[in-house]
Amino acid sequence: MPSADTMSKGKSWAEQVDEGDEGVLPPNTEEYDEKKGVKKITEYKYNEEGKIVKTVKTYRIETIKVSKSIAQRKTWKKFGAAERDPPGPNPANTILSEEIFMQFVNSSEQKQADEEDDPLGKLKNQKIVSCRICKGDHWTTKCPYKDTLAPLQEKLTEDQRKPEVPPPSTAAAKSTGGKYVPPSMRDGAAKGRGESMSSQRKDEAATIRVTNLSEDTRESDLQELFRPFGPISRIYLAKDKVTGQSKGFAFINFHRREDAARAIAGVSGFGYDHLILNVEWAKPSGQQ
DNA sequence: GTTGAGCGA
Repeated sequence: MPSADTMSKGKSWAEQVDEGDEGVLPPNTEEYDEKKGVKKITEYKYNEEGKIVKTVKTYRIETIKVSKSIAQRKTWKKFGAAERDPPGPNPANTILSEEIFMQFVNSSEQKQADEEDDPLGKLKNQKIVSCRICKGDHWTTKCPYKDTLAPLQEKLTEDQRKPEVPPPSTAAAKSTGGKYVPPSMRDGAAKGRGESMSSQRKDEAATIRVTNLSEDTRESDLQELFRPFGPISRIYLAKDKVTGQSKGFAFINFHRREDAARAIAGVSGFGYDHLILNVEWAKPSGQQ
């Protein structure tokens, strides 16, 4: 924070210059207050009009703990335009700005301290994800009620937005607002269905994982292989996104868990192509 | 041995 002022003792520097003192520049001084960690540099020079200007610059010398490898950089040789500069920062092109506080996300020490100081903050951190549908502790897209509750909520807000709409004449449209609504969620049918479900979606309980597939197995092959055990709702064959190359495993969703169980018993150890298939229950992906 | 892909708040 350099500041310039003129000498206040007696006559001003300008006056002294006028009186013919030109050429006598007081020596520059540099003092360091170790207690305050402040370095003060006083400089005298002529400005464009040939007048002497006193400049006082104060620097706060900060002691910052840095790792050895970073401290090492201080010993690097200066180069380019600064090649001949003396060691340390050059006040002509280096300033100290205001303090900047950094938060190190990966510091385990810091994290621990935070959690100890502020158990509330810890809780807050964990509750970053809140479902927009049921306020649960998961992403909205993972909500077990997203197929039942969400359409109902949509319908509600829609009704609020345009309450002036005259009621449609047909009986079917009367209760649904003109949109198709599956029977399972018409007028109170939603009750008693959502409650019995745990946090998992129904079909996810019937997912099996098939591994040790030969890389030329296709989804249709899996379809044929598992269809005898019962209706399949979804098949996913893991492939490389770029090359399309099969990764050698797949997920099969059955409608019924018991079908999936029979599929495991029936296909596990089954020789398919030149390999022996391995079939197990699939663990849910992600952090559900 | 090998557990998906995507979207955020």
